[in-house]
Amino acid sequence: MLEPKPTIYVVDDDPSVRHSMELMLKSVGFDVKTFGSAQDFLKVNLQQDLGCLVLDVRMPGMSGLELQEKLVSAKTPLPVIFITGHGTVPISVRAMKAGAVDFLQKPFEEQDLLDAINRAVARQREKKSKKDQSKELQLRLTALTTREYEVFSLLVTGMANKEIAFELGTSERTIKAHRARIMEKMNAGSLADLVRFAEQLKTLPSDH
Amino acid sequence: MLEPKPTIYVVDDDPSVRHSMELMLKSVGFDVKTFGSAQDFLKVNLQQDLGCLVLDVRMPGMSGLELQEKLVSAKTPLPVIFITGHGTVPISVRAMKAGAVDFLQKPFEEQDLLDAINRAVARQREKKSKKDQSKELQLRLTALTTREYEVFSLLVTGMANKEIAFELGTSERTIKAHRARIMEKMNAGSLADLVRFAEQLKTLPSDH
DNA sequence: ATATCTATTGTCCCAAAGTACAATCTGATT
DNA sequence: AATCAGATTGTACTTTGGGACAATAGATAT
Repeated sequence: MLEPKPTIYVVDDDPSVRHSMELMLKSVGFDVKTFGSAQDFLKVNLQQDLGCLVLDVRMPGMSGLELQEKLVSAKTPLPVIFITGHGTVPISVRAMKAGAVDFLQKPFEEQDLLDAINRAVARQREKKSKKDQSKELQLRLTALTTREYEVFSLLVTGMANKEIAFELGTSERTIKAHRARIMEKMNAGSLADLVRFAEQLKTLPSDH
Repeated sequence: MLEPKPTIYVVDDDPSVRHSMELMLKSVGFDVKTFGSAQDFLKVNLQQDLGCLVLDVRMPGMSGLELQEKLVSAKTPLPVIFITGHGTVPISVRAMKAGAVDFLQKPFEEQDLLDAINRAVARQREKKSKKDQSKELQLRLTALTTREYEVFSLLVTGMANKEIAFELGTSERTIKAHRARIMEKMNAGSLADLVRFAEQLKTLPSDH
């Protein structure tokens, strides 16, 4: 548990479960927010928070699995841990295939839940840091004009100024001008940096 | 099902299951090899093959889960699909956490198994192609002499010849010589290529 | 309409990279 | 001892990359 205190979102329709879970998790230093239904949780879903979701499988209204699938398709990066009283193999497998960190049956060892939460938070933290990096690069990328982006794309393939100029039907001198601005805007100290940026960005979509 | 016909390894202690599974899978175009025990399978474990492992959970001797964990810790890239008659939630969760592609309970729909196998093979194929690429790069990398590797490492950080020369206590001219040999040996057409190679290799270990 | 942004291009000059031709030195192998 | 690979360095020349200083033209914003 370092700097940013992780927030554990507990979604369970049983008030006594919410209460005991909240006490237990707060006692070990987590921020805890509880919800009585999936719908209630969705109203306040702050997806940028560090933390994870502890989710009851069977609830009136939207089930835990449905909520999970909703989150997955919304690309919400919040890891999910399931808690259930009456789980079945197909349900647990479905949850795990959808990316759940763990699937615990009541009654469970307190420590098992804490372990799962720590795994979830670690996973979350890593994904978040990678995403933040890429976000930062994306920002810089959008600072490029359309033309600069074109030059950027060719540049990182290893083409020389002269070749890029030919490709874009302009002069080498123009490419030099763009190139200088690209290096500045992307905050790159060398072509090597630029190539690395491009590689990192490759995994994500882009516009322009 | 493209060029390389995937091989499905079926491990089950029940001969009739092995037989029917073999017939079924062969009828849809897979190569099938069956084994009566985890130990038998381990004797012939060809980890470079394209395919996957269909594994019974409960077997005399080594259980399916144990075999899976053995394979995981041996970094064998063979995806695993579990089949079981009497599964429990904790067992299925453990299997999925260890990376199983699916966990099916008998009786299952034939199509469910085929779907799982196709997912497994797709996953395997992707991993393999990435690994093969890196392997190829590793090969080229080992063709570099110790000194060349040093220069390579600094080069891809974006350092200029002059800086590298200072860092290694030699002359700029020497770096140029090494650099030329590096580009040739690594089969790189540009510095950008070299940087990309280095990025790809980063994910794997190296020696030198 | 004036100001600003973007794209474009020019010349001059310097720094860096790439190449050709050559040579020296050392450790390891034969 | 002789040979070979690897590391090193030199000179000289060409090609590229980058910076300085400057300017033109179209599009958009105020």
